[in-house]
Amino acid sequence: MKELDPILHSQLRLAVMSILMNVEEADFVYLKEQTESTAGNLSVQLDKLSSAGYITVTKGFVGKKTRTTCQVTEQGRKAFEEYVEALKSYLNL
Amino acid sequence: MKELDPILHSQLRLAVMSILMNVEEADFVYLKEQTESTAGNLSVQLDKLSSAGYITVTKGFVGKKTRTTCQVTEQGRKAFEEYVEALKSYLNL
DNA sequence: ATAAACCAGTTTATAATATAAACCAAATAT
DNA sequence: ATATTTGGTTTATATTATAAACTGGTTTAT
Repeated sequence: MKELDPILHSQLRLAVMSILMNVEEADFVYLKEQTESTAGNLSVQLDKLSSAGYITVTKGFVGKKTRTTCQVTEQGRKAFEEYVEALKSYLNL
Repeated sequence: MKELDPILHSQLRLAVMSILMNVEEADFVYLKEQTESTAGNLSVQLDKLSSAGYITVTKGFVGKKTRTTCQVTEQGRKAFEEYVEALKSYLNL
């Protein structure tokens, strides 16, 4: 049986990646809303995805307010697709 | 975003369920081989699946040797299918 | 017959992970 | 001016996964 990438096999990280796969970029607040996670949890999981090289996290400003935006990297995209393939073998899809 | 049943969202438990979905029954030794898990880990995860009502575990004998066989329950089958549906929304399938 | 190795597991200790609570700095509202 | 909200991060705690150590019985070798 194939290994399931432990970085992706986590509800919240998978949800984040799933969103990022479909948009150009998404910011912290949006991801928090969509995933219904707490800020702390999201912050930690974004760090992990970032450390793994699956996403880039950019801190900027919109007016005077900070804005943290995330994008999936090519590596992240590939990892996500491999994860999907691996999962299929478990799900009989 | 849908919740991912935490009992199923675990590599080893999912692998076990995946196997059991396709066979009438499977014994401990077979599951251990197929999943390449350690006996201890498998034992613990089978307990969890059993406590959740997703599988039944039956201890019998074949000659003088003990034999632990597992079967997925109707509840387990349903949970697995719901898990697959939930996951699809994450994977864009 | 007895010890050594083996098989089929279970129990328990440890490592890893996820999650939320507590915190912080800056901006806005009162 | 100070209280509240916003947008996070850090840290402590709860949960989970995993393997190591153990058990009870069996077969094999001596």
